[in-house]
Amino acid sequence: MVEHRLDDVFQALGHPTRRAMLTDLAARERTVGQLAEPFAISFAAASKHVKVLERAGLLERTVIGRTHVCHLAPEPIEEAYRWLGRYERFWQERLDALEAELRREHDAS
Amino acid sequence: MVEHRLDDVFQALGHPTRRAMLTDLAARERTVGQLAEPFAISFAAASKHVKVLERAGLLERTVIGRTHVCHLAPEPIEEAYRWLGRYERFWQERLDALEAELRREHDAS
DNA sequence: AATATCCTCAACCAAATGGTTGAACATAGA
DNA sequence: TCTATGTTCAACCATTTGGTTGAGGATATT
Repeated sequence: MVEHRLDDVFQALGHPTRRAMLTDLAARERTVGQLAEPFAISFAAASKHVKVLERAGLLERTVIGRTHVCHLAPEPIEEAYRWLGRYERFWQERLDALEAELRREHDAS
Repeated sequence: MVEHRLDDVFQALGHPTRRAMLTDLAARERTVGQLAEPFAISFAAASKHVKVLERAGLLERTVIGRTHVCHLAPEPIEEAYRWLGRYERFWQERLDALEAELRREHDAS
């Protein structure tokens, strides 16, 4: 079931440290150490975050010698994006309606 | 900070029951009881899920007498969608590059 | 007024999460 | 071979999460 992975993906995205790591990885490949560096947490804690991202399929790891090089993986975020996209249309309609209403109220005043 | 809300939004999306509730709400307004009905959990548990969605701003509640009518709220999912959109572009480029490379390899063989 | 309905709250529980520290492992460099 | 480096693992801790049950509040219904 595809739905199962969405649990992991959205949950992984639900922590600012992990989102920052993804942002970092969007620019270039990063070792676990490099990913950990910006944060005031222990190396082991950062390593756990990396593992969460990996379990969600958002990140893939290539072990080169003693360093682990990480890069983004495309599929799961695509899934999440498409899931949200189903609602995006709905919400866009609502936003348009809201905007129109506010405009009406403003014009009436 | 906008980032703070994204924590709540993604975390709220990270549970299948809550995503199913949102799917339900996309079709029409629902009372808490109606939202709870499809799930084999206690009413109180469902009520907690609703509260999580509400805290994330994904759902708004209108109390009418003793019933609480819920509807989707547009803004936070828009935020999440846009956040993912930044990476969607990135990943799409990667996918395109990958596809192009595969095509090249195929043509060369 | 009595009762049924819709929902929240409080207390509790087990499991997951996010953090720590210390040890261990594998590899690179002296 | 010895040591330094990059990373994981294990044990532990506090907090959060997702569930339960039982009680209670507010509103409809009779």
